[in-house]
Amino acid sequence: MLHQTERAEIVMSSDGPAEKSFGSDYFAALNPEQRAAVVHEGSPLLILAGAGSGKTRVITTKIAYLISQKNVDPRSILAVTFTKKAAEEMAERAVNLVPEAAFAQIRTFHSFGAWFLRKYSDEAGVDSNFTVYDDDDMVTLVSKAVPSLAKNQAKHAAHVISLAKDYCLTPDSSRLSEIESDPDFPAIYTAYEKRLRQTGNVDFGDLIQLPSLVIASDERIRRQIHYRFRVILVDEYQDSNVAQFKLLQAVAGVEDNSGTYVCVVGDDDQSIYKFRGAEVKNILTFKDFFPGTTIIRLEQNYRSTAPILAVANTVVKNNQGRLGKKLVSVRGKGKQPVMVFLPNQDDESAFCAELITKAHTKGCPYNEWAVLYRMNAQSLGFETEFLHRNIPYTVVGSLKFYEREEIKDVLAFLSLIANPRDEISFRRIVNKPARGIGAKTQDRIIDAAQHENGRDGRLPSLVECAQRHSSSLSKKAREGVAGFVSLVDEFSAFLAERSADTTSADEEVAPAAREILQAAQAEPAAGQKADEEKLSVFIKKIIVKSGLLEYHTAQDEIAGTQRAANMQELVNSAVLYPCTLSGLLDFLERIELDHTLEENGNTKNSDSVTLITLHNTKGLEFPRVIITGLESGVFPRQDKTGGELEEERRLFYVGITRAQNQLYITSCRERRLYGRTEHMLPSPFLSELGDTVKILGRKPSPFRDYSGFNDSPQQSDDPLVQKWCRGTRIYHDDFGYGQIVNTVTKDDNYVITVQFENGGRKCFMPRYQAGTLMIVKD
DNA sequence: CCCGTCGTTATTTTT
DNA sequence: TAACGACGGG
Repeated sequence: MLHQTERAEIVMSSDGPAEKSFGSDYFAALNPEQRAAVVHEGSPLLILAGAGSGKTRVITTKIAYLISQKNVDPRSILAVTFTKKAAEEMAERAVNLVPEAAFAQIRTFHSFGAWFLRKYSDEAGVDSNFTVYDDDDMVTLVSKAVPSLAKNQAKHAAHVISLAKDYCLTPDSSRLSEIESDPDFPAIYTAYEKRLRQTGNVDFGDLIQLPSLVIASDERIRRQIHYRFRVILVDEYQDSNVAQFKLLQAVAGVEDNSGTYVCVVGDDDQSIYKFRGAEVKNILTFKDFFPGTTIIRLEQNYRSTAPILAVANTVVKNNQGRLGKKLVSVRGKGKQPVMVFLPNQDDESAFCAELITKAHTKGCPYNEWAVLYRMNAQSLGFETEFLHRNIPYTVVGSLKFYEREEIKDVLAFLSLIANPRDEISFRRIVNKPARGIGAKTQDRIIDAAQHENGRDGRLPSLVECAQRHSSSLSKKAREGVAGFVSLVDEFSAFLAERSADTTSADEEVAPAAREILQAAQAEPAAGQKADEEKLSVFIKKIIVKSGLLEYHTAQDEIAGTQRAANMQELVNSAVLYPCTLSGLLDFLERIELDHTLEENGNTKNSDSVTLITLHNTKGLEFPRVIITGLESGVFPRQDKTGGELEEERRLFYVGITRAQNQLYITSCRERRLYGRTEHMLPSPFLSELGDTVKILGRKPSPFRDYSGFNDSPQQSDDPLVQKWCRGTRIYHDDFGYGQIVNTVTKDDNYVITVQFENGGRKCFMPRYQAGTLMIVKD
């Protein structure tokens, strides 16, 4: 699925004979701007890198250049990205250029935060064996901290808490009101934080927020960090949030005159994660916070043909407040992109299927194609159609392997062994399979633990606490607790014993690089590991002895699910980890910080069409791309205020710039949405395409209102449908003014639904309403 | 404690 | 439409 990019990148990085020495061949492969970015020094650097302009190559070459030409200690280089995939790719390519790059810290933001927090856990007030709570765990914890909240209230509160952390707002911040008007929110946030700190664990926001707070308040650590990191490189900088910006500032130490070199790479036109707290502002105002910033623009695009870039440029220029940049195609001429209007989504799927099939008969492999859509639900139609026509496809991102119940159960067991204060994991598995320890008993144990008040206000081990208090429980619960305690103890003891003599020599090699090193040298050794030394064997024992395997196998038989097999897959994924406490922590952290399933060999090699949301395409490229569902309300999702519309437009821009050779855009006049068939208006973005696209299909009537397509002859099968279309303002003799909000054809009768300004909603058949209903012209 | 039924609710989501 | 959560009965 994602291998296209990889394959292309690998080819790029291994061309030229300069594998060993960092010769002039490397520079020959770069254009003048790229070269300038690589050798730049002496001031902060902002690289504005357009889509497909070779930014990863610039960063990796820069790392290699610093190490081999400037004698920079690789351990003093910190390179951060947003995804694990990007980190791995960067590490791989840098190591290919210069092997010592394996000692550079090439990590995701969150993985860097985790590294920091384990190193300085005492100062940060967390357990050094912490695990990371995901969004679901946050909701559970909010519910426990503030029991009066209903489930959806807790959900909302948890969401706002993570947003608060994205903006680096603590519970006592007066600015919380800017993101949540509920006056109770600060109290909820406070209660949540207290409860979270009691467990010793962290949430995602903490991985960023806590390090920056620690660096700001602890001078000793601040000095250590500034001494350690002399070069900081940030990729995808346009998607950094306030907390990440603060962390960057803290680590860079501009105000302390640390002399650390900072280089960020980003593209303001590709900022698509505002809803997750990303701030384009970070890129627009970078030079204000890093005085003397040099700006280098990379505008030569190596990915797409000129006609595709023409579409991209013409769309994105409609956004205000950009730094301004125009992509120029290195590749030049190509096929003109095509805009296709279709009657409905079934025709849309069929159209895509036919395009792909036709190309396939001419020798085009399926994996050259990607079908892009705004929301995951849209994939279903394509899946049905492709299945029907025997077109192989891979849906990217909808697999929620680690969100499956059985997987979360196993992970909870492992997390509890790592950190026995973990309230959420304790609750999750203490009564699974049923041991007679219901919610009430669980509450009693947690209450008791809170009263015991462990070190630093943290809870004591919940397993030990349960045992201490078992005498006060019912007989059934007592037996259950005894069984559970001995189960956990057995595995904890086993792990502790095996961990006693291990050292953490690997600590200085970032995980992304570690995997490369392992793959390069230690493959056979890993395979020959004794069973007892493999974490996978340990986990397998756990799922058997805990009864989880039996429990879920029983579920499989009832519901025909694959739970046992899924658990086995989780076991398999631990095969390369050592059976030690630090091996367990590594394993858990890898999963917590990257929910995407490890690509196994056959998906990588299979020839299939990629079905993917627009968001998920960031950083990818495909020879042929179809962007679907260009309808108002679907994409852009709602006609919202300017800022949000601009973000949708950037998303469109990202989609367009994924295409290398061919681009298709589709729009339907009708779509089934939430069980209803709705008439759709074309996306407002389509009116911005001008003559950069070739148009196929009959343009829908409302399209006459958009500039750029006025030349098309109007056709319609029914004048009523043309006249009484969705969005039209009307006046009714009895009910007053209103707007057509929906239209349906039922038994040959065209029926419209009108929302009146007086609040009422009525259906009419226009053919019988000539007297009382009229269209208002404005 | 488990199972059925009814009602509600639908984005995007690197970590 | 469909999928999931809340609730009540066995």
